[in-house]
Amino acid sequence: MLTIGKLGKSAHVKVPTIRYYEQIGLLPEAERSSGNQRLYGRGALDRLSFIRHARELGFPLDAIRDLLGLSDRPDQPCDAVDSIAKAQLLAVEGRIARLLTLKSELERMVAQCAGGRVEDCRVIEVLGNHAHCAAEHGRDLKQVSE
Amino acid sequence: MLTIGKLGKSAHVKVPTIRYYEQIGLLPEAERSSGNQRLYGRGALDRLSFIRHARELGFPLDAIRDLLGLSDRPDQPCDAVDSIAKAQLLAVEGRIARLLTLKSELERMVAQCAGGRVEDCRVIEVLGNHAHCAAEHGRDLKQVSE
DNA sequence: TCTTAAACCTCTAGTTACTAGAGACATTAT
DNA sequence: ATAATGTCTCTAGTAACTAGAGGTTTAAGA
Repeated sequence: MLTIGKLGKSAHVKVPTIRYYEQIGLLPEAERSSGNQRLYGRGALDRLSFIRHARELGFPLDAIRDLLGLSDRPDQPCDAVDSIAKAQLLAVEGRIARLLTLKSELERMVAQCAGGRVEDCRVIEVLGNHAHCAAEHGRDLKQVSE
Repeated sequence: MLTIGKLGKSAHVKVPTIRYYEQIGLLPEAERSSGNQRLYGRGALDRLSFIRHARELGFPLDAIRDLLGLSDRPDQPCDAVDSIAKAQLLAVEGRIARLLTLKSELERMVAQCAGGRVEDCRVIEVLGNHAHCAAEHGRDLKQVSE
């Protein structure tokens, strides 16, 4: 049986994060020692590693919750799993495309800032110039998870 | 003079977002009509467009606050502006690299899921398999803004 | 066996950048 | 005059954690 600290170390997940996952129901409530400390078996390590790896791949917790649910029913066809992964792939591709545009705009900005005064700094100018945002009109600004 | 709604439309920023920017001090407190509604002039539109564009380029609000501060002092050298933009560029490049790795892993996963059972689904297996995460050990899982 | 340091516990609140909703007042158009 | 729309303030919610306070348990060393 592992304590929460060892579990965290094994899975490379911080202790408060594990408690948080338990709190939101991603991990089942842990057994407790006589002194009320959490104790974990092998299953918990697998599950937590799964979560961590999926998070690294950018899956949001909701998707991970679904995946975990599916992996508990191994006799089902795996279409659902597949489509979750595909959605994630699509999201990732979108983010890459956007970041590439962004990168070139930043490069242009930096290249043109030749150590002058703020007065004629291209960075400030580019950011202030509304004409530049033609292509991305409708897009909102909400943060997207990586 | 523009009402908050017109301003929002012109700058492509939602009304509550404008109020939020005022609240956190990114925009100065607006003039008010006799009936206490916010009124904005040309300057506000410029400033808000600047913010929106910078947000689109992935600058966090803190960086934008700095940039705005700098653009208010146009006689300074623009090293600071430049370094904010450079830092942003670096961050963006890092995110792109990471997302590309991620993308190929997801592609591999999806390609191998050939409509079988969850039981032998590669997606689930890859996510569960700890051996895959060799390269990215120390990395934490915190969300990163786009 | 005693002590003390490290690890654990719960709980609350903070983070980022907004978004949503309630209930009330203002403005504009018919 | 009235109805529709727009605006006001305020609170609370989102994702996915992180940080801190204040207290208990456990493991190791003397």
